[in-house]
Amino acid sequence: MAQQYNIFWFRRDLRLNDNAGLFHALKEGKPVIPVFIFDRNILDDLQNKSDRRVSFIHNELSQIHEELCQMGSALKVYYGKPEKIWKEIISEFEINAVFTNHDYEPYALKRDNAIAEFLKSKSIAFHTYKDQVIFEKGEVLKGDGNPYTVFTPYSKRWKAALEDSFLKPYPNKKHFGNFASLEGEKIISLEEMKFKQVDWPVPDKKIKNKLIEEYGEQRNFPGIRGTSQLGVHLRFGTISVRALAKQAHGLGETFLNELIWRDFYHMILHHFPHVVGNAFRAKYDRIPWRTDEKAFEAWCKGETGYPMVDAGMRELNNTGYMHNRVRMVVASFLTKHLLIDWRKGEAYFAEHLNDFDLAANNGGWQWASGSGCDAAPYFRVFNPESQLKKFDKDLTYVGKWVPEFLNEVEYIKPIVEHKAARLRAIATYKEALAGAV
DNA sequence: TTTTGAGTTGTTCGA
DNA sequence: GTCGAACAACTCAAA
Repeated sequence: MAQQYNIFWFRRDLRLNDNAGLFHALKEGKPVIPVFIFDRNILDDLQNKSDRRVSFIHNELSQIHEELCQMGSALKVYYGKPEKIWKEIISEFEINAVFTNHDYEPYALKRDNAIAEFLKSKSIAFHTYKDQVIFEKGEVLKGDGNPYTVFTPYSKRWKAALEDSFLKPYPNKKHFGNFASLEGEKIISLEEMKFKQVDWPVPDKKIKNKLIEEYGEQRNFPGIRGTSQLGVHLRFGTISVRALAKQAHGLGETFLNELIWRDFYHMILHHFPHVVGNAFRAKYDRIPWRTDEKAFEAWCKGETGYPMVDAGMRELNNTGYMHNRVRMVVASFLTKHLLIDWRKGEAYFAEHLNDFDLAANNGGWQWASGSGCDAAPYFRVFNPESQLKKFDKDLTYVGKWVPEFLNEVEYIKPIVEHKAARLRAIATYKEALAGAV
């Protein structure tokens, strides 16, 4: 009888250590073939063939492949549509079971259901594990068994439920001997997939305790390095959220809260999938968003005349990253000052953010626009000028991205006047929401 | 069932 | 300059 294999399917968990699904695959004992699929359902939709995220993934996969090669194994990388690829894989190998980690986004759920169904029809087991969050879906619920929709009580329950054992790393290394022997495997190149290699400064995977301790006080100033910039690593699982939570636990409450927000929005997406494309609170879909292509374009390019907004958008366009404080400022500006649909901003971020995560991005935009669960009240309109005075007083950040603001006597004329735009936003929201159920 | 306190990140106005 | 109230009710969570 031919050799039977187990497969581990990497998706957004690109690491060999402390990886739940991979641990369970290796522990079983049968030789494990690690697999990654460059999914054409996703890649074909990406307009920008110099997408930093594709390069990032490719680079991380290459490192994993190299590490596996040193153990006499390899990473098998496929390119195509998952359903077709899985047919290929099962005709290539005799498979006992497939292991993978949970992926909660709507497309991923649909894909995994289809693959599970297909594998089942071939009598192949499909095992999935929690890996990218600390607590998922139904693990942190209200006393009555329903999901939370408010962050603070959720976070209290989350913290109360946390035990040290949940953050213990999976000892994958103990079972590395169980990787299948593979030879001569080569990873498909970016060029073969019509993508260009983009080298960009990937943030360090490790952060100092000091940053976590000072995070609460430093994170609001975009001119200093007060945030961890670990979003991209959490997005693709190149670090373990368990390890990060373990490091943060007891060191910095504010930092730990950010990880809890991440779990919170993943949980919300699971229980309230209508948030994709719709306001969490239906009545906010009554707001008559303005169609103003010129204003939207000015926002995208960072040419609104408000230096804090413009700096943020230019940072995003140039690096694929934007400081958290500034994300709120630009989101508030788009939805309130310009009265442009939050979904347009959400989509722009989705296209440009290296750390783009559907659940968190959607949650953030709905929070800013006021339409979300536990959102900012609609009359809370950020003043881009006071935000600048408060958080970038010496213009370190703005000067970096909008140098002409420092040098020129007159900067671009603001495309809307703050006071009038603020009043217009509040009045529009008020009228649209009045009397709604 | 009813009640009570609270709710990520703000701004403005007037005393 | 500083401080508190108003902004707008509404909904949530828990007792």
